[in-house]
Amino acid sequence: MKPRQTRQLGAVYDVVHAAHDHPTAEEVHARVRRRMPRVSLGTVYRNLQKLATQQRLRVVHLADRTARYDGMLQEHDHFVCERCGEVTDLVRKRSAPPDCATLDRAGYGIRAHALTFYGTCPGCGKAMTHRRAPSRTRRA
Amino acid sequence: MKPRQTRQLGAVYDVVHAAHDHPTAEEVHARVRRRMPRVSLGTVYRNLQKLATQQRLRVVHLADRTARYDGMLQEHDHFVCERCGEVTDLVRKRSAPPDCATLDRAGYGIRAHALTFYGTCPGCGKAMTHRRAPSRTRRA
DNA sequence: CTTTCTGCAAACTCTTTGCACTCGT
DNA sequence: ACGAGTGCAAAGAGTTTGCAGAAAG
Repeated sequence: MKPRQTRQLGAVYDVVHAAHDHPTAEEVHARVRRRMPRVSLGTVYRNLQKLATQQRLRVVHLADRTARYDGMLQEHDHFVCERCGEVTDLVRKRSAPPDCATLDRAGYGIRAHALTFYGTCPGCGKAMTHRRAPSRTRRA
Repeated sequence: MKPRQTRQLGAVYDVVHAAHDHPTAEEVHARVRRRMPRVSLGTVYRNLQKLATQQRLRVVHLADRTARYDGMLQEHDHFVCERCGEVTDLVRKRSAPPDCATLDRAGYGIRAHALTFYGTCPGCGKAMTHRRAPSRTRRA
């Protein structure tokens, strides 16, 4: 099970990392096709999944059921414009997450925000026997 | 277009508001069926959509492409356990969002968190004064 | 050469929709 | 009775997968 460096994989990686607009899989496919017209959508999906597993890109589920792909790997948040549909990266200053007041001052009209944490709940954390308490919590 | 109070609509509403586990549409369907075996999944979807439009419930897109339905209407956040899959509501204190340190103290092991804002971007805010539904912008 | 990856198309999952009929009002 | 709502089934949209052949190592 030795991974191979294929042209398709490289192209998908390049497209996602060159993009700043959080493209969907179909958008990535279209862009890859500009240079490599025969790539299939299935291959693009397989490579996106592989890169996500390797932490070489991020999958974001924002407002609908369509996954979007993000080459920015550092911790950051998102702004979704409900009017034009654009997704903006909000780079997070150390231990100072973006807040409504700051964004408002920058010209954004915030209607709502959703904060979701991922990890292990108290019950599952207790059940972990062969591990010490999870002290390696990633912070803002 | 005068809305009607049907048995199915009421049942869907009741199920979502009685649930605390953020059920998917199929789960809502199964629960409604326990009392009303002939309701169709399509009707459940239609009523969930209607209730969401009326702001009588909330649709949340957490980790995958399956929508989950939440009867809790006040501003709050979510914790998704990556081990057992459970989704917990985190009630938000006035303009003091839950932070990693607090959750850690409560026994949660935070691996990552995602913060997403919804509203109008500076460009759109300038351009218009009235709100519009998010457009399905197709971009290549 | 061997094994992974690709292209294609079909399958799958989640959600929406057209149609004839039902049931609130 | 009128028309919004329902059940059913089929269509859509997004994503995954099986397979034969291509190509990376």
